[in-house]
Amino acid sequence: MADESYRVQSLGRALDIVELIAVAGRDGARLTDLAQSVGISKAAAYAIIQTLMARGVLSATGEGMTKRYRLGLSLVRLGDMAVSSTGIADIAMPILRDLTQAIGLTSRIAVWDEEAAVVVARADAPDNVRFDAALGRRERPHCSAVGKVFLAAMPRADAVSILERTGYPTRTPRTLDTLAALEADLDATRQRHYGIDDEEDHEGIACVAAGVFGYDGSAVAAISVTTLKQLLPDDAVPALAKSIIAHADRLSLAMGGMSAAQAWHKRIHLIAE
Amino acid sequence: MADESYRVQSLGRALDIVELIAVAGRDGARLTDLAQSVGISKAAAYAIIQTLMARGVLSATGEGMTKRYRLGLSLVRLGDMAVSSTGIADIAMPILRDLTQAIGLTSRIAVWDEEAAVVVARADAPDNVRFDAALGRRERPHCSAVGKVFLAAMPRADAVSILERTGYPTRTPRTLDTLAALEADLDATRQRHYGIDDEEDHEGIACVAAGVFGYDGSAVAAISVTTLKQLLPDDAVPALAKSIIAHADRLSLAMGGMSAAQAWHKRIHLIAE
DNA sequence: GCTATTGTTTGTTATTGCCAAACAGCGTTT
DNA sequence: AAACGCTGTTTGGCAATAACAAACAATAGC
Repeated sequence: MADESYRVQSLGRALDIVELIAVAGRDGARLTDLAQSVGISKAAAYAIIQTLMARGVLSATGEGMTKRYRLGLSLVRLGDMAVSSTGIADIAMPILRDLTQAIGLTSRIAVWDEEAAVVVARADAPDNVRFDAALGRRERPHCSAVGKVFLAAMPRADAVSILERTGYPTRTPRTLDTLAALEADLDATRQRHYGIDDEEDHEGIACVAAGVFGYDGSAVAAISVTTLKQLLPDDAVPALAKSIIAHADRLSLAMGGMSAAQAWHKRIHLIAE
Repeated sequence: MADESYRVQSLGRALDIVELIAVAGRDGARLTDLAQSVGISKAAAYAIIQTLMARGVLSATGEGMTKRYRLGLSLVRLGDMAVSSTGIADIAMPILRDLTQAIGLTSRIAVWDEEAAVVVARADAPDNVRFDAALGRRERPHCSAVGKVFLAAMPRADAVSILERTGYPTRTPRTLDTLAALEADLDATRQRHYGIDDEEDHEGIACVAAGVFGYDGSAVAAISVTTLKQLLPDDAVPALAKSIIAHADRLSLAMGGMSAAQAWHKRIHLIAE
């Protein structure tokens, strides 16, 4: 457990404020509410906000009683640079666009971060229903196609440890909510070389994901496609998965990594030890 | 001028550190260097970094002497939400993609922020040279097509004030480096309804931009296309501009604003006062 | 093996960020 | 119209806290 010391109080509160303003979105947030939500005085919140505004992290509109604080545009650059620093999005974008064009569906790529899969880029299909495809979204490990790809690729003990730590809350009637069921699905994922979310996170939504692997066979990213379950009959999944895997392999090879077939083969035979 | 008081010191230093880590990019940054660059002790920098890591703003790789700090993935979500809070990117993306498909070139959309135009979204063309199309990039007002669209649309006194404040540094031999030349170009921009950057910011690079206008005729955004100057003969510019304006108008109308023709007409006749 | 780094701790000081309360400005109500 | 209630902004004063310097452990490179 991380020690609570060696932390900067005012900075933590500033991040609380930024987070609150983020969820406020377009409407913006007010100083008084922010101060109360964070649990500090108005004056303290005021000083923090002034500092953040001077650096472009926040912006304000309106005057007097109608003043509202919103996220600032310096975050756009930081977010983009955070994606770049993963080192995969730049190479992935053209491949993602190819995939989207080939199958006519929005595709996304996610990387693993601590205990969740984070979407770092997407290629939107022209006429596609826009689900919650927000960048930076953290996909739960146990009920997302990308999450299960990462879990299946890592050592079994690590996967179990993560599942026990984060839990596996029931999101829909189809969510796999026992460790046994999840482990069985991870086995199936390894066998078929791709991960599936069959309405396990959101009713009516299905996902298929394939891994992107490094030179040592570890999963460095996962490419996924999301669509309405009713538009994806069960017998259409293998063909879709084949296309996703082909594009994911292109990315793996472009980065000097293993193909999906190689990586899963290695992973399956490593489970013995 | 903003008062230097009512600011939080530690928070400012934290933002310095984030900024330094951002420019370090893929290589990452080291604690000792960061502390020295910011001008604080290692212990202070350490506490700040620990706080930022606990919140996902930073991430670390390596152990011991090879430890490197990079931007964290929570910034991805914040950056995306900052774009969303402008309220234009969501509506703009499909239109931007249409424009890119129609002309075969990467298109971008920028909003005005204080004294620069900030790129908040882009639609990449399949086989296009990738310039510095980074999201969040701040385009200088005096030597970018989008910047000049914003300047031309605002009251003359405001534009001059901004130009005097930011200056108009010479970037290439073609950069307009006198106030008279810039004002003449803003006049031309108003007349022709689109802005041009003819190798004024970067040699060999040309841009064309059109405004997106609100209900009151103010410029809320600008759509631009960037390409190599040698691929864009002078007599091809009007046709390209016409296409850009048509798509920008679609966006303006979708948001309940004025068309380019209406907005520029109003703007030109307002200059009298 | 040693040296020169690194990131991580530890106390100690006074700087600094916090609170409470008073202020000015605006919108709504009385 | 004049009182109210609500903003965001400012002010002093106190003490919590973020800063420093220095010692620590652990590693990479010679």
